Amino acid sequence: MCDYFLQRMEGDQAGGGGDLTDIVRAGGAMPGNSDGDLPSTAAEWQLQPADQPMLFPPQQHQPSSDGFGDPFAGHGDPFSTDYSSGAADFLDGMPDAMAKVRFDGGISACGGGEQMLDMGRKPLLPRGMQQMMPGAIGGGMGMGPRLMQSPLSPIAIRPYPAMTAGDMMKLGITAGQAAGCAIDAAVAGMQMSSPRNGGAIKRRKNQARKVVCIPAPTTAGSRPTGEVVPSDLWAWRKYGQKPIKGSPHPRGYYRCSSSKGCSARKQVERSRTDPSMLVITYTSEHNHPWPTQRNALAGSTRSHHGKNGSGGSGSGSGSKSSHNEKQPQPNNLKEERKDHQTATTTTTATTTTSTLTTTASTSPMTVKEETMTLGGSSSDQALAGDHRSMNTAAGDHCDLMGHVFSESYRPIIPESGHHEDFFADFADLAELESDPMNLIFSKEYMEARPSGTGDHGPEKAAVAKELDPFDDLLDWSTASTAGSTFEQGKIN
DNA sequence: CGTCTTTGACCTGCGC
DNA sequence: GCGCAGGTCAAAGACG
Repeated sequence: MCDYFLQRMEGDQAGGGGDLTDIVRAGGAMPGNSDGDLPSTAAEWQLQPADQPMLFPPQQHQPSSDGFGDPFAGHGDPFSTDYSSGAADFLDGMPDAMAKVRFDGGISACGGGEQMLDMGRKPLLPRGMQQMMPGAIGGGMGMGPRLMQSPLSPIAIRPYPAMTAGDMMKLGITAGQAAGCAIDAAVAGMQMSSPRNGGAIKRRKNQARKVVCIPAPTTAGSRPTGEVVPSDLWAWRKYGQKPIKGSPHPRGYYRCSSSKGCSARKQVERSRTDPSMLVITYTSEHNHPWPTQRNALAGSTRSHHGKNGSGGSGSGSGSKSSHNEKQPQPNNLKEERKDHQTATTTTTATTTTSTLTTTASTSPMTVKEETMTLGGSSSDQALAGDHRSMNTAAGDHCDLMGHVFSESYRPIIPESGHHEDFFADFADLAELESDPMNLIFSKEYMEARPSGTGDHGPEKAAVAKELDPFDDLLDWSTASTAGSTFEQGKIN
């Protein structure tokens, strides 16, 4: 993966680009890789310990929400401008700066009329990739946002508010995987790029999209066909699947089933460069508050059914294509379904408890932002949605990554009229059994940010710890991947 | 019964 | 206009 990455870099550079490595070098923050070689593991990046959250200037990190519910979309992107300035000024504001670079991958289109990839400047896919790579690398590999921003690209990598480098290391995230994800997101970005992109990839509509990379759930989070269905806050209904040219993996098409008339959609496909990663592309917006209760069978909670036993994945609407990706199926289909159903049931409760817990006891940065966006519970619920996977031995760091992902995809909550109901629901749900996953999540963050968090005192951590039956599961060392978020701006 | 997934057919956008 | 590829529709069937 990383090799591929580097190959691309080299090729691009040979092709006259060189933006990426130039920028990387300019950043001068490649630990032990001043020659431009990229570290292949998180450790090589000398990442920040988990107890040192990566903080960005608060004035640059005001909570807000975009159409996707991204609480950071409205930030004055601290890296969206000042291309000429090096990393130094950015680093100045951050002690031990490189280590504080958040594993993010967040790419935001910046500048009013700018497109995420202006293929008019750098046409054709290889160049487009090249164009994208700065952001891809920066985001995927935890590079300093400004460090990786190409002067030629309206791409900014935003700090991720909830994940520290320590988190990244805990997850066993490798830079290569992160980069691979970033590349896929870059590709996804190109898919929505201007028609001037040489026709390599085209899109149907000019829509704002958000591309997210998350680790693909393992067997517990996948369908018997091998299709992975990352759970997030919303209920999604699959309405299509197509093999995608150039990708060995089909792309699934989902629309929001949380509310009728909601135009929100997402596309899920495995990373071309790292099948362990999922590339999720969100389009349109949810036009409703996020559901405090999912439909009983909504979305990924209904993982599959017997019909799938023959393996339905891969053909889809693109039946013209001979590409069928039949994948191994678990033997315990019913068990899995049951697990998923259970997960659905616990989701709401988890939302309740985790929201309260998380909001009250996690990282200061997260807390503040989540409070602003009504509780930050979506991420927790996303976790809850994946809670099922914790029942397996499979490394479901994906859950945490799901959290990470959801952090950037927090739904919009109407400013008025819903908060009370929202919390009323919480009150009702508070009686439900605490979701261990929530506690894991909370603990994760409490451990990551143990002190100096105002009302996130140690007593909460103690409670969480006491209640947390999954203490051992906090060892994410086997995790293989990272989540990163790539937001794409609206294309005119 | 409601909701889901699957999947072939169809639609749409684009390049040639 | 044609072909390709991505995206969507909708019928069929499964599940709880």
